[in-house]
Amino acid sequence: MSYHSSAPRPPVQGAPPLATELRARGLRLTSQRQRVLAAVAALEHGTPEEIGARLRADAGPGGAAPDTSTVYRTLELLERLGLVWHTHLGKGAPIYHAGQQHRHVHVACQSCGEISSVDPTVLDSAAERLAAELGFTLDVGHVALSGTCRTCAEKENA
Amino acid sequence: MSYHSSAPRPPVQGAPPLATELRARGLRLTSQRQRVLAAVAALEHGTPEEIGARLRADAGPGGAAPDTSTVYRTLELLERLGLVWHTHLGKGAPIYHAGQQHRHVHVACQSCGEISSVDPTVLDSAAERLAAELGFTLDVGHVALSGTCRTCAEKENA
DNA sequence: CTCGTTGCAAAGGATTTGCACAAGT
DNA sequence: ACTTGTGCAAATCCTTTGCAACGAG
Repeated sequence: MSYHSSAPRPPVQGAPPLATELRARGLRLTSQRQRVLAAVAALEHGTPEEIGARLRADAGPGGAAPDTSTVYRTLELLERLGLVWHTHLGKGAPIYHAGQQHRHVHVACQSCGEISSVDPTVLDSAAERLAAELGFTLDVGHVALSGTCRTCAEKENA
Repeated sequence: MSYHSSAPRPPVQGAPPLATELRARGLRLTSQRQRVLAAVAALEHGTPEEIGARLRADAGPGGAAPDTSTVYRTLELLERLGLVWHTHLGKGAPIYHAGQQHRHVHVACQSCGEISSVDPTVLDSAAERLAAELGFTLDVGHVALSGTCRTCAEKENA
């Protein structure tokens, strides 16, 4: 990938990684790309569909939002650039999130569908074991854990 | 490992859970249900599509395999009955496996798509932390971990 | 001006659904 | 016989693609 000079820089602006990454590859900075990235960041977690909806909302009545196909193409691009990340939870529902910072693990409740982000270190020991026993490199960013959240578990017990 | 299609004989032992579970709910034991369950068990891991293919293969040239829609409906039913289990790996690819045995965790390689089963205890510490910190009950059976297997990792380094 | 990009529309693949007929009990 | 199940086909959903017009560099 590219190089980072000094300390890991949090989500500060000033030199948007988007423009930089694009320019570095001879790609173009378009309003669509900026808007899609902004939408992904704004929604904590979003499916392509939800992202599209958000864009349509942001555009308002008069304005035009990026086309669905553009949303898909852009998400794919942004992911290649390392600016967004996606996970698969239930069925055909890829969840995108801005991944500029450190990765986090997603946990989804099967009952209510709520998604929480948890510290990636919860999987450290699992990753170690997989590496040691299988030579398997766990990709923490793509992992989605499912189960039942506290609230739903209590409901079921009631 | 094929059986003759003309002999509608439940290839199972004394008290097949399938028949029992069905009867207990006033549902019917059909050859399709038996065959779908057998196919899931035969394939270690299978998508609905693969299961359908297997059924077609088992049926042979002359015989008729259960319809695709029946496969879907049956998988859903079998899961409700607790006889099969499914996980989501990559995109819209639900993976079914017979759940009569003890649960195992699936690990899928993003490059070659190979799926391995690993000991569920790899997630024990993760499960404990999630329970302690969030009150979240991890459902080990539905978890699919993704990453890169040893073979593919070596290829990439080459 | 030159290509990378986008919008539109049509193509695809994977599930699901409505129904009339076949089949288990 | 009474109902549940199944096959078929059409309907959906979600995503991808082909192509001509558009716009960033």
